[in-house]
Amino acid sequence: MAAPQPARLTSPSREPEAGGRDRYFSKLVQERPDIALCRATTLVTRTLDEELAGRRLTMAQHLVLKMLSDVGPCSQQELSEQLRIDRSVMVGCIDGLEDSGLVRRERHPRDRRAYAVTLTPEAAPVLEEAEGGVPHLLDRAFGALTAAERRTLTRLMGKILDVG
Amino acid sequence: MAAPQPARLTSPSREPEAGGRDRYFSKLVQERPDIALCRATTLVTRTLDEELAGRRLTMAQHLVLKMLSDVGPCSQQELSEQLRIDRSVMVGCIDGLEDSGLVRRERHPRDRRAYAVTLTPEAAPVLEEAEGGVPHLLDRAFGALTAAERRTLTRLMGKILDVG
DNA sequence: TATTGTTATACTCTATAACTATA
DNA sequence: TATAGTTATAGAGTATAACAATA
Repeated sequence: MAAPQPARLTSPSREPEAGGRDRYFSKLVQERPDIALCRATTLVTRTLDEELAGRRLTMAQHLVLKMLSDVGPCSQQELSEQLRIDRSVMVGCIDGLEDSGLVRRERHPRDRRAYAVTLTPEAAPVLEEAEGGVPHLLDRAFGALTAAERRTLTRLMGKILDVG
Repeated sequence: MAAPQPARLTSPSREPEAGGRDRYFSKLVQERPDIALCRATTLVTRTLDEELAGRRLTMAQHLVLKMLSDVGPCSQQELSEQLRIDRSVMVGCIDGLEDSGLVRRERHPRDRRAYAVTLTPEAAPVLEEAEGGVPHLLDRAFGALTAAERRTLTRLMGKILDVG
């Protein structure tokens, strides 16, 4: 049986849409890497949001715990700079972690303007759980890419971000 | 003279930060392609916004004109689907183009629910100007990548988007 | 004078629901 | 009943400015 086709505004065309009005997106992303990048990120972000929905930490909170675990106590300013999260957003992020008992805002010993955001003992298992979920999250978001392609993607993004 | 260093919360460390509290972002994007992708897109989007600031068309309006020019009159629904722009956003996009006299909302001959969004003669030079700016725009956004790397990026984004 | 944390505001994107007119 | 266009609203993310405490 014929699949229900949406009405077409131009020639019904004998061939199966050989100009590609119904595949125009494909053409677009092949000639505009900027559009392709933005649309792909929208898709990846949606997958991430779904994946994080049932978990205890937001992505930002996860990254904060990870950085504190990796480098030790930090000021909110340092966390903001390195994680590329605005300091006005970082406030609420740390609020949530403090309410959950995962970090404490201690005073910086030599600069009383800044906090020394510090992990509590309760943070370790929560961070471990979040880290354990990362591979599955990446598999959902980048399932279409091989391991080598993911490494290539990482390298290209690194160049755009001017790191490494 | 010594550059003014921000106060550090942990060991002043003899080596130049060999754990990398000041380069943590670099470490992060190398192990998290999802974060790298999102941060790179933020950067690219900022460049695009700056580039488009002084121009007559928004990115969405540019893409609409381009698609109409490539495939002929379309319904707003078709434009929304192929350009991945929500139909509620497409309304204002077409409004702007109509106010500028670049498109007309004609009635679809066989479906009076839909419009046949149609280019006016005034559209051609405006589209041509916008298209002419694309290479420069891409050079600014992806200046860190070689031509081959841009093609690779396009291919990877295509796989994520499941096109091509 | 500059910086840290904080609050407030604004603007864009995205998502959703509802409504109308048509089919 | 389903779809096309429209409007309104709500939520994230980002950007900005201002303020108090401190340097």
